[in-house]
Amino acid sequence: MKLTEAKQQFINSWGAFGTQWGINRTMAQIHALLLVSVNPLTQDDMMEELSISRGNVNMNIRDLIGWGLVDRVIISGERKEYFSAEKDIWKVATQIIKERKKRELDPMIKLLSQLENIEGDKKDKDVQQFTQVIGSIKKMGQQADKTLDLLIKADENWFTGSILKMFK
Amino acid sequence: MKLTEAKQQFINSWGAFGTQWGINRTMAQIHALLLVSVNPLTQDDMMEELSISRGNVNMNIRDLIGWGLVDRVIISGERKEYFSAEKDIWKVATQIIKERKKRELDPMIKLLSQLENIEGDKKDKDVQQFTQVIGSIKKMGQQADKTLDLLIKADENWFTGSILKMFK
DNA sequence: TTTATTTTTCAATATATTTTGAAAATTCAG
DNA sequence: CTGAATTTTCAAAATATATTGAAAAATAAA
Repeated sequence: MKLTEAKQQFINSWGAFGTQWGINRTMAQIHALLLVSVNPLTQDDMMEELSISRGNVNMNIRDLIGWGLVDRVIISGERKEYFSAEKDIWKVATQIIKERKKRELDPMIKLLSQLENIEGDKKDKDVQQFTQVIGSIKKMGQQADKTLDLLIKADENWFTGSILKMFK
Repeated sequence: MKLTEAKQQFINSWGAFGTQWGINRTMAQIHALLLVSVNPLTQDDMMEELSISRGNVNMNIRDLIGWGLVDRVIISGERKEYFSAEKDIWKVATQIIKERKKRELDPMIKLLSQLENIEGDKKDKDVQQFTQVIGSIKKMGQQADKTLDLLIKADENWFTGSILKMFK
């Protein structure tokens, strides 16, 4: 397979993969494009490569910066802004975990905590089951939260080294 | 907070949470409803509780069965079909992990393997970076695959017990 | 300043996804 | 079998999400 073809397939597949995980297809494609580009790109480069509009590139690039996956790069002597993606996949993964945890897991745990306190007969089967289900989801969420915090703090070698060994 | 109100809020929030993860809102709501229902429900029950159409209930219920999260229940003497959700949250989580792994992670790793073999100058910076990025994503994917396999096999006590202790 | 270049915004448009509801298929009691 | 009850299908409609593109804002060179 030729490089150009492979790049294109990676970009498309990464986009499709993203949508399955609630990530905007174009955002995933831009991320993929920057991952496989040696040099930083301008918004015009991305418009051209992906055949999308200026507004689309701009919004998604700013989202990616918000996720901490893409950086603005200043190239001296150049008027335009350039962008490049973090290439260390471990950092990419921990960054995504960090953000999703903050945006989704933490609020969910907060909500579940509120739902745990039900007024009414504690002997009522409905009340019992509800608090049991909510409580166990919350517990699992807190466990995930804790584990992910450790994962985020750990560096790649520590993880692939120590932990993986434990898993035989 | 009253039970009815809490249930409703849980169902709505679970639906919203689901959409962020690429899961159909109604599917997540049906799942939530079944999680907090003591007894199995019919399609009509769900139509009423969630104010949605028969077709919608039917399609999503069958999806949930396909995900292994909901079971058909036969109630003797009753003509209608009843449905109930697995209440053990650990089982729910492992089932979801199992399915997403099978449907998404495994195909992605397969694709990346194909993209690793690029014809052309191995000294070319573009080729080098591409294979490096693809290779590292694949590696991380394989690692996740391995770890999740162990997680799926492990039972809850083993996980919450041994593993969590290791994480202090 | 003024002006050319570049970035950002956002209402309008296009696309994708979900939902409806009625018809068709299936199931099962009589 | 027959027919009423129930489930399933799926084209059409509704809704939600993503994209465009041109105007406005911001930036920096002259």
